Amino acid sequence: MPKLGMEPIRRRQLIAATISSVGRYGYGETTVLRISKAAGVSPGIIHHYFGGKDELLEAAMRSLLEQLRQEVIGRLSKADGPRARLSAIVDGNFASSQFEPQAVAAWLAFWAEARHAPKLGRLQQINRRRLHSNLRQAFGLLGEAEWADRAAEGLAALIDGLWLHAALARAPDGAEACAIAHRFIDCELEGTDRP
Amino acid sequence: MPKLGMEPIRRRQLIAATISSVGRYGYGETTVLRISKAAGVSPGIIHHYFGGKDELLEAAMRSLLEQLRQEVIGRLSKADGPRARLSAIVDGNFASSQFEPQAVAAWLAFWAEARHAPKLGRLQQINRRRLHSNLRQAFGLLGEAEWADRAAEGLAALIDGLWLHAALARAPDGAEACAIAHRFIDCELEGTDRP
Amino acid sequence: MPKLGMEPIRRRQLIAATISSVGRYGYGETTVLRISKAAGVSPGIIHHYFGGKDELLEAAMRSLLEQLRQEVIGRLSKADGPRARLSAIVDGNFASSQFEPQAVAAWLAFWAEARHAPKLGRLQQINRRRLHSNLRQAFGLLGEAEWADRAAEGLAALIDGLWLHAALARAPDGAEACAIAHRFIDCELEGTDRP
Amino acid sequence: MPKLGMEPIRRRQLIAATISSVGRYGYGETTVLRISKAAGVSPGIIHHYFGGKDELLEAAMRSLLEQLRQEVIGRLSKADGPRARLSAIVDGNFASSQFEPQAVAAWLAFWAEARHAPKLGRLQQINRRRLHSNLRQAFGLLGEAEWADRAAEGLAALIDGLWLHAALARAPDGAEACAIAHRFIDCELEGTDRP
DNA sequence: TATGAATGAGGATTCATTCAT
DNA sequence: AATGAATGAATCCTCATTCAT
Repeated sequence: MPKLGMEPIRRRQLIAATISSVGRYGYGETTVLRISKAAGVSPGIIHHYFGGKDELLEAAMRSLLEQLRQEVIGRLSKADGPRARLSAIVDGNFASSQFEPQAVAAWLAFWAEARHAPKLGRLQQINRRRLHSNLRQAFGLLGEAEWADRAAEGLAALIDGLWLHAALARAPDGAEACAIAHRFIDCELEGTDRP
Repeated sequence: MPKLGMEPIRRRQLIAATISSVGRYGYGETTVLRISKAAGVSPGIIHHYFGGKDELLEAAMRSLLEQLRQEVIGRLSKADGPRARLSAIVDGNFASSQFEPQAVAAWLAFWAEARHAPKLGRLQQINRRRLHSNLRQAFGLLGEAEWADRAAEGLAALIDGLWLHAALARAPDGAEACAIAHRFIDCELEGTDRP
Repeated sequence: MPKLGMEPIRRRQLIAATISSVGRYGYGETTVLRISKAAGVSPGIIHHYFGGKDELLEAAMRSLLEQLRQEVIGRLSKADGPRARLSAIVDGNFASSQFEPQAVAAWLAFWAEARHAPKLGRLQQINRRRLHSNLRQAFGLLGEAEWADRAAEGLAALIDGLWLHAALARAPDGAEACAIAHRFIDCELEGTDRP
Repeated sequence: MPKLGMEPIRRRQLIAATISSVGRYGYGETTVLRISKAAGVSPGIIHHYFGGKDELLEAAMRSLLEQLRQEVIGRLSKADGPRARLSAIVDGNFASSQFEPQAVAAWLAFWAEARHAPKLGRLQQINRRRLHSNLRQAFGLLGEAEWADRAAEGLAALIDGLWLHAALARAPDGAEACAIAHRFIDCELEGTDRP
């Protein structure tokens, strides 16, 4: 007699186990056996629910991206004015759920892999474009288009850099990263008329 | 007597082939067969000259680091004054030799791997510390210690971020990255007394 | 549910195939491919059940030792008196199950290997000590301690020698080996008072 | 300008290195690289002087056999009477040159290999037959043919057994082995008329 | 739905052998 | 006579995937 409604539970278990393994052991050392053991299921089940290892990895990256998106749109919905929107984006990107050592390490692994796995590359592009578009829109309300574009470019790079920094330093410090990013924003806004 | 002095030649060939493969296909897809084919030699020769795949990969990362170091110290030796030193560091990091798509991609792969391979991690730490120390020293000549430290932190993160950005964007633009970094420096220096 | 309880079956198959291969082709020429083909399974299964080639070889030697032990203790349990115990030990060592050309050849290969593979060496030591202790105990009931010890030493060497002889002669003759060993025992007992 | 007369020197060096390696590391772990390093020459030279690894190993075993033969015939030439001849054979087999741990270990390795390498098998057969024929001849002068044959068989087995014992015990004791063998001879001779 | 037994392709590595010098 | 660079076949092992139950 088959247990009903197991699908969403199993999928979540497996995705969590995958992110954990990628974060802890790296992309190359993440095997289906390791994932299935961590999730407490048999290796065969992965193919039952995801079709294969690659699809599971894609789902895991998608899950990370979705979490990030939620952190950002949650803060954006409460933000009042363009400056607050910039803060919301920065804060969302360095939210605790995203800034745990393991999650950050997993991100780095997915980024590296995204260069060679088209599907992961697409996910990463979507994320990138969304960040850039959000930043440009907010900056656009504070200055002229060309300046806004370059400010967005700079801030996006800084956010990525702070994240990478955190991934490599093994001691991610969300608060300090936020502070640096905010200083950058202030710095950019100083030359403009609008506060 | 056999052909003598092949060792340095073979080592260079194999290291170049390794960087190329890591850049093009990723760390996980870089096999000894692929490397040896790219270098036009037999797979066995890798173990003859490097002892194993891991040692070759380490040598390749070391080679990338050394190239970067040369770009920076070459510019630093000609730099006059702290502001020029900062420029030298930024320019060195975005020098053409380091900013080619493949080299940047290889960097990203090595970074991701450095989290799990202790030897690579050590190399990466050395690089990180050198950059930070260079930046802090230069900023230190332009303002008080605490400010200099944070400025160095920020600029280091920005440099990494711009590089990561380049790695992911597939169209690295050294000039624009430089411009953003220089703007960041100017921005930081505005609040200080020394020009 | 998959086929259950295959583990003991597979383990026995693989151990038998290993002993056969070591006996027929020697230790150095015993490859996982050869073993797996002889057992009618794929090479990968060896690692599934034993973890690796070395562990399988160890299990095979352990199996040979256990067979020998059974032959001896089976006979010892029925033996009445010290002289009968000596006969039981000798007969057990030259029992048909142990004295087939292939088994004897495998023994020789394991012995040679035991000198350099610590795990095999340990197994071989245990066997050696057990034989010696059994012999010494039986001889001890028939004469003084010092004499018993030397008699045990001599008989143990003779048993090993007859076995080695058999291994090298390619035509092991258990009956004749037994006869020689029994003569040796009689010879040793002649000088003592107890019959 | 080629150095003349190097051949016998090189051959001896390489044979000694081979026996040493086989004794220390075992047959399977004896590689041409290891041998050539131990002999202080290049790997290629082995093929120059011996044609290949197998031929070198054969020459090494042949060298061990020849040494043993010399030990025995040297003693036999001085032996007076059949009983002295038996002692000469036993003593020759346990002579110090042959009873060093490494030499004994090498012997064991060659014996095991002789079962599968025809050339080594032939060498080993020659040795075996020579020993047996020597023993039978000596015993033949002390009793009837059938008894002599079985006594020779027994003593040959005992000699092999004591040797094997030594090889496995890692602490070869030539003197004690001799004592046991002599006791065996005395034991056999007790029933006969001639002392 | 879930298992885990089994496969077999592909990987790193070792090593006897060849050969130009 | 001697070197050591180079080869490539063979070995062990890992792992995604399949499938009968």
